[in-house]
Amino acid sequence: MKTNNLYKGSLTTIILKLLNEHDKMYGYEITQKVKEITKGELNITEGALYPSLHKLEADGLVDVEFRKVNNRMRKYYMLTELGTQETVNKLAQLEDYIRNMRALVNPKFRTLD
Amino acid sequence: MKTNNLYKGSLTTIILKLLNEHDKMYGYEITQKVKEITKGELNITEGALYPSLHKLEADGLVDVEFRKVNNRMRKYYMLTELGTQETVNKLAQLEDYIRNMRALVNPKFRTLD
DNA sequence: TTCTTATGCATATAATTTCTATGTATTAAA
DNA sequence: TTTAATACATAGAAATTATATGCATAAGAA
Repeated sequence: MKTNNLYKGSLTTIILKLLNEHDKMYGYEITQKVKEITKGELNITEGALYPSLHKLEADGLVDVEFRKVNNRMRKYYMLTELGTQETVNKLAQLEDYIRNMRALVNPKFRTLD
Repeated sequence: MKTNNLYKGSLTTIILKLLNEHDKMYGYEITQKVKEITKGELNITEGALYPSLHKLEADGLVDVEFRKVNNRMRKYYMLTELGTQETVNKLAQLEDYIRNMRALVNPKFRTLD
């Protein structure tokens, strides 16, 4: 994910949130959606995406469904019940992370909370 | 750093910013300052901190200075010129990261900017 | 028509970062 | 006198992501 390694650890959160919002998506679609939303600033590589999706599947957070579209196979991913719960957790963790990082780098935020 | 792995990749940014703000600090002081600012939510482990500080030193971003305080050695770290420049870069990257993550997880922010 | 770009899946190996566990040593407090 | 706090450090493991590569189809450009 580019030269900025702050994104390390956030891939799962990104995937879960997008699936939470779109019901079902396939791999390539996820990479394009991320690129679109971040205006090209963040590009998910396939070498990161697919292992991550497979892990989500193995952990029971997503279900998969193959479908043929335009004579080409697509593997759709969708959240399970467990995946929806985990999405909530991950988003809360992201909020905590942002709040703590703001406090650390911006002294103005230190007395707030 | 706890169970939240979003912090992966942010340790360097945290250290640089604290050094930028305090002129000189020693390792243990950094761990305590982080704990204090985040109200205990983030604890930097020594196994992460010292290798990171040594890398910053090897890369010429910090200078070191040993000093004996209360009959105990302290190794103080302070930013070099290069380190100050890198701090600016890292903080800008953090802002970009937060902006992109907000856009990804909060559709409301997508039309802004 | 052939080459390139876009679409779509995937893995192997490496690189990076951080964690866990461990070690040494001094000081202060219970 | 034993525990907690202070202070440094490393070895090895774990987790995450990047780089490079492979296969295959479709569409558009040259």
